[in-house]
Amino acid sequence: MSKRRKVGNLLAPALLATVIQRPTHPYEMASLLRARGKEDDMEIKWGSLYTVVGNLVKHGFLEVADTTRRGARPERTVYRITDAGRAELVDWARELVSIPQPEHPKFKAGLSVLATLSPDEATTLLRDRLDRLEQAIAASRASLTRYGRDVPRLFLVEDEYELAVREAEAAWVRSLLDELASGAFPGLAMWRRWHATGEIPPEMAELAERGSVD
Amino acid sequence: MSKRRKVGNLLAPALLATVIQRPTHPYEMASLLRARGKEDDMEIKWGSLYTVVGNLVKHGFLEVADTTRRGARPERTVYRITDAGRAELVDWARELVSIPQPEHPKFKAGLSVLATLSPDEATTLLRDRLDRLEQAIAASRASLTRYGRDVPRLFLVEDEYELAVREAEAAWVRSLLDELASGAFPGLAMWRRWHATGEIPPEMAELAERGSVD
DNA sequence: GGACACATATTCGTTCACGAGTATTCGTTG
DNA sequence: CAACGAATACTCGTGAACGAATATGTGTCC
Repeated sequence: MSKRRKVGNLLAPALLATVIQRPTHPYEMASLLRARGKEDDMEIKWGSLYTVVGNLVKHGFLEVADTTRRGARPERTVYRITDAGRAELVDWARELVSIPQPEHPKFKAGLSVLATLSPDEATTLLRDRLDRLEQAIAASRASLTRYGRDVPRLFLVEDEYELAVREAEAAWVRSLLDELASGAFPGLAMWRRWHATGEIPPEMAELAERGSVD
Repeated sequence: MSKRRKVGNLLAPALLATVIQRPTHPYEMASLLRARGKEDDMEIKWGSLYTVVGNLVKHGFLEVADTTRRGARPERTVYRITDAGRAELVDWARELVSIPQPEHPKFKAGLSVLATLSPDEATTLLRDRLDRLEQAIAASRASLTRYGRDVPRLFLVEDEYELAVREAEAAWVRSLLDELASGAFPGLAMWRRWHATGEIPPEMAELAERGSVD
C-alpha cells in the first residue's frame, strides 16, 4: 500500500512545510506551528521534535544551514530544506489527502468494550460525552470564526474538517441515546438481564467461543 | 485530566475484555478478537501483543493460570484476569466512553499541508479520496448487514460509529469539492496565482512570520 | 503421498517516541 | 529594581511498540 516513509512521524510533514518557507531552527519551527493553531493538530512533543528533525537530516530531507549563538543560550542549529525534502513533502501530502486510512480513535476502543458496563451506566456516560462534545463543538466553532477574520480559509480546512466530524459524532451519540432511552435498542433486555444476574445469555454463549483455539 | 494508565496501549482493554470471559493464552486472545471482527479496530500487532500482556501481568491486572504444551509447539501460558484487572477494565471503559479526546487522523495532517499542492491537484486528490471513501463505506455497510444477522447490535456499535463518521467525512469532502469546482472557495484565486508564479501573496507575508523567534 | 499454503505460538532486537530535566534570558508587576 | 514566571532552546534516558524471524502442525489439492 502506502510505501513506508523513511521518517514516519506525522510531525515531519508539518515541519517540512514550515522550513520550506525559510531556514529555521527547531524551536522556531514549533513556535511557528503553534502560532498557526496547529498545536491541536499535532500536539507538539518536545521530545519528538529534535528526534524527528534529526531523522529528517539523516535521510537528506533537511540540511544544516547555519549555527548561531545568542548570549549564553544553547546554540541554535538552523536547518534548510533540500530538494529531496521538498519532494518528500509533496509526495506525502498527496498520499495523506488521497488515501483514507483506517483510524483508531479512543472512542471506538471504548465502544468495543461497552458491554462491560451496564446499560444504565452506559447511558449516563454517553450523556456525559454528548455534553462535553457539545461544549467542544461550540468552542471550536467560536475559534474558527475568530481566526477566519484574518487567516485565509485554506489554512483552516483541517479545523473545519474536525468540526464536521465532531458534529457527526454528536449526532450519532444522540441517536444511540434515544434508542437506549426509548428501549428501542435491540437486545437491550438481554443486556440488562445479563448485568443484573451475571449469567451469560444463551444467545451469546456460542458467540463467545468463536475463534477459540483447539 | 485522564489519569495516566499503568498500561497505556489500547490493545490492553480489548485483551482484558477477552480474558474476563475465561482464562486464555495470548495467541487465543488475538484469535478471539479477530473472530469478532475487532481486527480492524485494533490492527493487532504481534509484537505488541506479548509486550502488552507482559505489562498487564507486571501491574497485576493479569496472572498466570497455567502453562501447557501440545506436541512440539511452543509452550502456552494461560492467563487469568485479577480483581484489579476487572476494576481497571471498567474504569478505563468509563473514561473512553465519557471523555472525548483530541484525535489526530492522518487526513487532518494532510489537510494541514494542503497548501503545498496546487488547487487543481488538490481537487483531483480529494476526488480520489471521495471515491475510495465511498467504496469503503459500501463495504462497511455490507459487512454490518451480514454480521447483523447473528451478532447482537451491542457488539457492533463501534462499527456503526465508524460508518457514521466516514459518511460525515465523505459529505464534508464532497462539499469542499463543490466549492473548489465552482470557484466559490474563498482565496482560490490567490492560491492558484501563488502556485503559478511562486510568489508569496501579500495577504500571507505577514501571516507567515507570526510566531517567529527573535 | 508430497508439496505448499495457512495456522499455531512465541521470542528478540531495534527503533522511536516522549517525559522530564536543565540552564539561560526576557518581560512584567509590585 | 528585585523577583518571579514565561519563553527560549535543547539533551538524555527510559521504555514501549513493532517488524521479523522461528519452528512445528494441519489441511488440501492434484
